[in-house]
Amino acid sequence: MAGEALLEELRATLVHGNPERTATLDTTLRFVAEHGLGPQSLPVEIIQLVGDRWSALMLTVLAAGTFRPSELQKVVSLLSHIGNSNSISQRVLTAKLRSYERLGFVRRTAWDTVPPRTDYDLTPLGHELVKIIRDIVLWCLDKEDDVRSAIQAFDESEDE
Amino acid sequence: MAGEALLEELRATLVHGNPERTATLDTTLRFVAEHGLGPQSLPVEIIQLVGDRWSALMLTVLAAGTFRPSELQKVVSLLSHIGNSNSISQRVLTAKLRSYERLGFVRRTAWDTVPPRTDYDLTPLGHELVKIIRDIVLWCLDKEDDVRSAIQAFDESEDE
DNA sequence: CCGAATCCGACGGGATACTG
DNA sequence: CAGTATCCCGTCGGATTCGG
Repeated sequence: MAGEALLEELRATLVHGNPERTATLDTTLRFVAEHGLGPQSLPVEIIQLVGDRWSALMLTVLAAGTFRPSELQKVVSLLSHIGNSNSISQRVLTAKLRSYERLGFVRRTAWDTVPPRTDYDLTPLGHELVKIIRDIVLWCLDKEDDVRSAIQAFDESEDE
Repeated sequence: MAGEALLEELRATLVHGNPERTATLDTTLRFVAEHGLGPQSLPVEIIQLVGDRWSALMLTVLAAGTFRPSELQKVVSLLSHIGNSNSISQRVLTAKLRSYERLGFVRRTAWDTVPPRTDYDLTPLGHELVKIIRDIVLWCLDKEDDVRSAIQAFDESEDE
């Protein structure tokens, strides 16, 4: 692959002013070069898809079962009001659902009835994703105190 | 807390047209209501901070050691070119670094020299975060085939 | 070399109205 | 009720310039 020459260039650049950089740097760069964590890579695209205002909440709720869009909107909106946040708009809700569906995280089931009815639920892949999200959330909650004190210290040292 | 009346309202709404929803739904809603996954919550703010174009790459590289901004910019930009992406601008780089620093994920060390020199490296908390990011990335890579075929199937059924 | 300031295009996300 | 289209605004992110 094209990475070898690149890694050599990086090595030359970085060791220049800091000769003691060697092993761990090399393995890390190699990891990134092989897997490609650039903005276009699939991992980053997935992270971006989930890293927005509503996805953590939406997907976590969806993990509880099957929902119609109007139900989901109401549940998500009510739950977000706990934190004094606004409601999710229908526009954003359907857009996110379609994104999840495209990547295979949710399944869409539509009936030809009047009035129309559509159900959304997670695929097995989606359930795996939610499991990861829950791990992240739990870690964040576990570190909440550390982060908050860091924020406070930073902000205080700013407006001195 | 205010959650109890809210949960009752949600229960009434959701069971309405679907009486078999009970246990798992309730525990999930309770989890979300207690931890608050709304847009203002700390977990979601952290997820948003990391869920952008460059954070996965930047933080992974930073896990390899100490970097000066110019070094970091060059490394990140070169590595992103593997995926034919653009370079990260200095503006975004420093902004992201400050965000990370504010939440306690990176440490900034500045010298009073001419020309100036500043070093950035991860805090222990930052290293934990990178570990989580690496788990996500590895999961995404593991599921890459599934996701890509889902995307293909979705896109084909669109432009029928 | 560090990084703040400015300008600008692109996108996310909210409100509303409209079709089936 | 599901879904789309339109309008609008705030933020993200890139390019460039300037000061320390």
